[in-house]
Amino acid sequence: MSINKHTKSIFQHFEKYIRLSDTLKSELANRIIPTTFKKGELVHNAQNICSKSYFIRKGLMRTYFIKDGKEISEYFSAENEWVNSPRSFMQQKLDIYSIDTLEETECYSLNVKDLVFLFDNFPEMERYARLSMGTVFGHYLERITSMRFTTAKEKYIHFCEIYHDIFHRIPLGMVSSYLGITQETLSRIRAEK
Amino acid sequence: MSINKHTKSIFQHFEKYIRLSDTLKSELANRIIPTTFKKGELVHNAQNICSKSYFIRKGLMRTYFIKDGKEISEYFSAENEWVNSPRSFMQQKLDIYSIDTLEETECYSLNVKDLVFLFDNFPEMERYARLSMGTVFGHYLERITSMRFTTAKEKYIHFCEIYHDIFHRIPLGMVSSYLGITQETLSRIRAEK
DNA sequence: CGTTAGTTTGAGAGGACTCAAAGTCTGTGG
DNA sequence: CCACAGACTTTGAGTCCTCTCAAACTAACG
Repeated sequence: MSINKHTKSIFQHFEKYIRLSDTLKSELANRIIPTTFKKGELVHNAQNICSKSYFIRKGLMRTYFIKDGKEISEYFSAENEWVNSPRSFMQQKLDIYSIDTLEETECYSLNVKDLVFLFDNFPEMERYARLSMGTVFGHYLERITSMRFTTAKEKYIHFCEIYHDIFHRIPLGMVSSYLGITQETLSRIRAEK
Repeated sequence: MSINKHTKSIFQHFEKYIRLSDTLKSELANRIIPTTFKKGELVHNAQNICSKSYFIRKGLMRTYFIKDGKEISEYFSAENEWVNSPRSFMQQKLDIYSIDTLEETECYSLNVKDLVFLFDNFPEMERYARLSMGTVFGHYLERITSMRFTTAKEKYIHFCEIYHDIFHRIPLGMVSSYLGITQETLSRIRAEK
């Protein structure tokens, strides 16, 4: 399979924020590596420092951590999003998050060293990072606001709105840990509607 | 009062992330405006688009929004932090957040247009923005994680850890809305310790 | 020194939790 | 293609935490 076919969706993503010169395009194409993960595969283990960021072309990933022996889902990521362990990747230190897939997932991987190279040589990549982080920032704010909704039902309804494209692809237990409620409670909420 | 005396703390802040050239220093100094707000003063009103970002030299601000007629505190900001209504400032659109002060607060203000000028002419400012946003990102993650703590007590303890420098400067009612619990519950938690 | 905002205390109701068990789905091997 | 094991989801009963509503108390400010 050719790189060209693959890089289209990720180039489109960049071009939402900056214009890509031909030079930058080829430097990017040389560095992003198409990768496929099977369903349920561990993409990043919290025991390691996160050295790669993945851009999802097709599929679904889940970032989670362990609390009191249980997996707590932090968020879910689908098509045309970057996934990594944010603090670990950005600051190259250990953090609590692991990442796995909920479906077979096709993505591009970009190594932190290559990303640094791009930042150092293409100021527009800095701009891209700043602007796209702004978008993600908005999602986080939304998330924090929604977590203050008092009842479990309100939280669930909001979850369905935010993740309306993918909420039916996520097992109940992962949704409940994401929302900070028990499986039983979520099951009852679903039943009553 | 001289700019030089004032700009020291903000320059130090920038230099945690990038080296400031003399040119950039003077361009910055020309654009950041020392401002003082009285206690309880409204710094930003959600009815307007946020056109300024404030860097706090001394004092305490609070970002909040209205839900069901009540003020809900979103977060608190103290010395050496930037404050604005994030989505409103970054995307120049309306958002729900207002900002006021809990103490008399001395800060520098920077207009969005001046910031854009700096981004357009100093690539290192893009880098600064990317890196400093990474720090804030970490705070947000921490916040989201802590909001999933189940009991009100756990939330309060975590709040005191995160805001240990300033938690005693914030009225109880604002803390409770920040934590998503009632005043009464928070009062009882404090009493039992 | 009085008015108002902010905090504490009390009683009762309800939502979400825990523990327990039954039911359902999914995928693998016979 | 069916049967079974393991994972996932639902249902039930009882308990506890936090909420609401109400009132008293305290601190701050003009």
